[in-house]
Amino acid sequence: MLVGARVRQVRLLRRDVAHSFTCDGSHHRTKRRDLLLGDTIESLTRHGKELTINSGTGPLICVHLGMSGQLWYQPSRLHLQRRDHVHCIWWIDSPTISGRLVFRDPRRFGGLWTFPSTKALHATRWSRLGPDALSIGTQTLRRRLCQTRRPIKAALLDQHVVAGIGNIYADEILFAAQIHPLSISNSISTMDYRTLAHTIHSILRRAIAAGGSTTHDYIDGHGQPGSFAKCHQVYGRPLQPCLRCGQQLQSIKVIQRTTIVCPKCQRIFNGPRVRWPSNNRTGVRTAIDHINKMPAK
DNA sequence: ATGGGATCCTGTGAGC
DNA sequence: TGCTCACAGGATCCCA
Repeated sequence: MLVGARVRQVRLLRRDVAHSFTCDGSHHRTKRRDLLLGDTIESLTRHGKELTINSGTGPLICVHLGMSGQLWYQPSRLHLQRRDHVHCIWWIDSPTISGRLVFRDPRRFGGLWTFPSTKALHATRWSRLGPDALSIGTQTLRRRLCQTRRPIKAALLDQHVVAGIGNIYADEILFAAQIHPLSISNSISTMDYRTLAHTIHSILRRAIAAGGSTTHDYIDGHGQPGSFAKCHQVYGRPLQPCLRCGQQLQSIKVIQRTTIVCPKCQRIFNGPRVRWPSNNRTGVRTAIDHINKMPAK
């Protein structure tokens, strides 16, 4: 719908959600031109959790939805759906559509970043991201996970390692791959890196096909909730029976993120000897010891 | 190198 | 009914 449409008007209601950069990476006050006023949208791209709206002449907007962000197209014949926490509105027209694109983000963990070119976007922002999760290959994934001894869930959530996996999908992926989230990244077997890569692709594709996971208020570009939460095997099911083996699912914390795990069918890979924490000179503990010391929820 | 805690912010639900 | 508190899809910083 957006590709080929012209941006007739832009209104930025909250300045602090937008960040504008020049070619040399310096920061400046966002102008409506930076938000593509008068431009025609030529294409949309995505890398990990970030998407871009690209004009034909070069400038582009990078959008991150954070935890509560929404990017919502509303036909102009409708009254604006929900005015609260709307931070930016684009009025767009094409031969086939006429309406508004609305950026709404109650918690403001998301935002808009504008760049004069794709090159500037990569130099300032996307070069820091790892390969996209949907297309990462087994060998690349293995190479990147082998560079760290963090718990595998911490590595999967790190956008510099692989881009596009959040808390819900990390839990679903590790359950499907039968790998415990506290497994040491560089300790899982070669076969399991292959399983993990395939599982990442499979879960994300299925989630996208279902329109995403709406657990609270997520909506897609048409204002519709996603239905993948109905398919969650572990996320949102603490203390309920594992759908694979019947064991009660545990809720633990991994890097301060709620993590749901089946203690029976998710194997822990912790290598021969694990130093944990790494700055503990006297104590050498296994990841299992670490779990045993965690408070039960 | 890594985890923990704090921080940014609002909405929701539980418990009292 | 109204109050407080904990927690929620993310990401970054500082400190130990």
